[in-house]
Amino acid sequence: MPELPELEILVSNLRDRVKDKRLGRPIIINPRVISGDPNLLEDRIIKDVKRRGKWVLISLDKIYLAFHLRLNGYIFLLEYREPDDYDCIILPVDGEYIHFGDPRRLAQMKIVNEIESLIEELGVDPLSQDFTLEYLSKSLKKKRSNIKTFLMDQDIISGIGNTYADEILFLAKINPTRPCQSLDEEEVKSLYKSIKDILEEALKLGGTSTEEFTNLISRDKSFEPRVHRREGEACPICETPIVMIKIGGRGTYYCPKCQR
DNA sequence: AGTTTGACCCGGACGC
DNA sequence: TGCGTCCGGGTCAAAC
Repeated sequence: MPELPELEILVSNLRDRVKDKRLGRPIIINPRVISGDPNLLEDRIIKDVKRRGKWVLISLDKIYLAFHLRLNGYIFLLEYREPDDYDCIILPVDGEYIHFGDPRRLAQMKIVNEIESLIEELGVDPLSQDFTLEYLSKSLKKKRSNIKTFLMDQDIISGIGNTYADEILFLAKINPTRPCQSLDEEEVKSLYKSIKDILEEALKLGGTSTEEFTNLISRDKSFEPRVHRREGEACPICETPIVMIKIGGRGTYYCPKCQR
């Protein structure tokens, strides 16, 4: 399940490969994940490829094409191969083909006229200049929920999912069940730094190696989660066994000693 | 209005 | 082996 770092790399590499190229006639296999009219894509030039939160956003002439991979979606850029069982649409790009699909059909592809309709509710990008300590601090004061849920709220900060939320809280030494408003000034600073540090580290390392969801990330190394999905394993700092609890229905991993 | 829960979906893990 | 059941995960809608 790709989050901000993985998508950032995917987008950057996809841009290098398809910018200024022309889309051919789309091969539609499963329209269920598509909203808007995919036939509008034919013959449009790809002007740019960007990321907005976890969205992959392709600017065309006058219209936009957007992908969200959710949990199991994928984007491959390949020479032609027969559609497989999970492909939803194949977009020809100048002799190559973007295969977009999802075995569980939760991923989405949208064709929109205005970018605003897609992104207006998204919160600030944690890697952008707009993400300041003050913004984080003010947002925390407004929220009544726990800190884990806060980090995953795309309307406040866009791009953090379950994996990096756990990793950020571990680095910041903050217990995931803590109410947002209970964090003191030092903890907010620590959280702010941890958000940036974890995301930047993951970006540098080519993201977390999960199930293959793209061929647009080549990695010789990868980000290794310290606590996420490591229930029962020793905490890398104090060797206390990592604990798993549910927060908002999501598996949440933390060290009960380091994160009080 | 803010927060929590359920639906969406289906492969894979697990149990019988 | 094979069938049935249950879980997970991000996001949105519905319920609280």
